[in-house]
Amino acid sequence: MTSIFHAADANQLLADLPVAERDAFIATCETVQLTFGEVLYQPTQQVTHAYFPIDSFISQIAILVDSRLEVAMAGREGMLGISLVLGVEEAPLLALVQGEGQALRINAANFQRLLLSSPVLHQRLKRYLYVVMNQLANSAACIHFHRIEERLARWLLMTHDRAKTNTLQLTHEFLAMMLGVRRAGITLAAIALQTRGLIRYHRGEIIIIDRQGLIEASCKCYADDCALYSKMLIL
Amino acid sequence: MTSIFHAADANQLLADLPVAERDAFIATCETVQLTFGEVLYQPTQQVTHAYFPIDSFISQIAILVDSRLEVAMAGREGMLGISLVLGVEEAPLLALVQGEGQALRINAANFQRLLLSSPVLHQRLKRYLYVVMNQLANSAACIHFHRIEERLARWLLMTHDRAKTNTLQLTHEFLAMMLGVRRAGITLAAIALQTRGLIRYHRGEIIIIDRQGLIEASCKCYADDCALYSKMLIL
DNA sequence: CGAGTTATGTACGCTAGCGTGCCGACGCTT
DNA sequence: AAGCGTCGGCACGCTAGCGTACATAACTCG
Repeated sequence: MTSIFHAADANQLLADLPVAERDAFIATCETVQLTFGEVLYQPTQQVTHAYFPIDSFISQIAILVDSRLEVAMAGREGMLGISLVLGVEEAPLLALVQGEGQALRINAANFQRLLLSSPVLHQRLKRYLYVVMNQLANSAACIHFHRIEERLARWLLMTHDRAKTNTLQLTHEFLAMMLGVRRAGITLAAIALQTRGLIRYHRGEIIIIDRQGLIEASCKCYADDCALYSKMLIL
Repeated sequence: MTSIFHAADANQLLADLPVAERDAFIATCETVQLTFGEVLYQPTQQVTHAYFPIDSFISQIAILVDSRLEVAMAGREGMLGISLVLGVEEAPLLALVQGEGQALRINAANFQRLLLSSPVLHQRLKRYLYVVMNQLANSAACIHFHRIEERLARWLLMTHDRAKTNTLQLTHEFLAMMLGVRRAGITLAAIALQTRGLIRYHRGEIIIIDRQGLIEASCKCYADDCALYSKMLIL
């Protein structure tokens, strides 16, 4: 296990807890390595653990009969298994590891017990839950109204925030699944962003060149999401 | 104020509470009359009250810069002001009264105090919150993938469940705003549903003729929503 | 009754994105 | 070095839905 100090700092939801609560919490967690493509939850299945990503990140995907759509993403700023905060041990969404790395993992029963003994953590996670709900609601509108190009820019920014590098391992195929569009649609949008000098890409690798430009190319939803998170969860 | 018995029975979230908790809760509420078009919350504004609709129902609408989209609906099966359950006194969405009628209203401070003293209610509302989150996530996908006609059918069913009558007061204009599409788009979808003998309509009034047929015409999202609600909140 | 307002029908050209399929290029494996 | 699987560019015709605009038709109010 990594040092407590390091691990504590590594997840934003845990970082600013009172030392005693934080250490108690982290002592109950184990550090796990998540690998690309790993499925942490299947919808309607039982949630046995909550995850607090350190340097990994995870897409949460709604599944209709035959279509899939990413509706939320969790990295070191968030957590997985929020339904446990509501006392529900069922996963609503498919959780797919999109960025490899480590995460703190805690079993459901311990997690729920610790929530009761740590009001500060509990409150903080409820606020996070509020943020996520908001993002879900706004995402619905964003996905409906905004163009692929804007949505792609937003998505790259969200991923960039959670990965530590400018180089993202992503195929057009994968992006198409995330955004719920055709692969060819992604190709066109990617060409547009590359032509504008905002990204560069090549065979399963996308490099963020001009982050500020990407923000301008994305819909306001990106900035709104960030603003809400800061408002609710940054001290 | 209506009789406690009547009022208790009238909102599904409160109906099955232990008698003592229920009566304590309802005694703290006032019954208010909501009128069509009334705005209960503006996004980012402070939430001063929670509402438990009795025979009214309310649309919750996400607002982007220049577009609006209904993302959730609350009637006697639900509540408004769920963010208070999370200890957040801010409204994320525009809450617009869409069906006139009564609701129980409770002030935010009292509500939060009573939550602490009524674990059963608290748990029940957390489960409701889980259901709403799920609906938000699925709605995002539904809105993205499904046709106007299917979505319209679904929306009419949801409204029909919350209104008590087969006759709904709705203009195409209003429906267009709810679904985030053109008025003309609604007209076409409505014509299709009418031609199939599922609804009949005329100048601001839509009559549900064949509920079962509407269910078949709607996307599965309607049935899924209902199933989840039952699973989580019907004893 | 007549004027104004509101709700619905319809039509026009337009655009984003779809489904599909094909090709070439890259890079890994052997 | 050859072969194969993966990735991305591109092109085809097609559809849903857009923005707009205009015409009825139905109610409302004076």
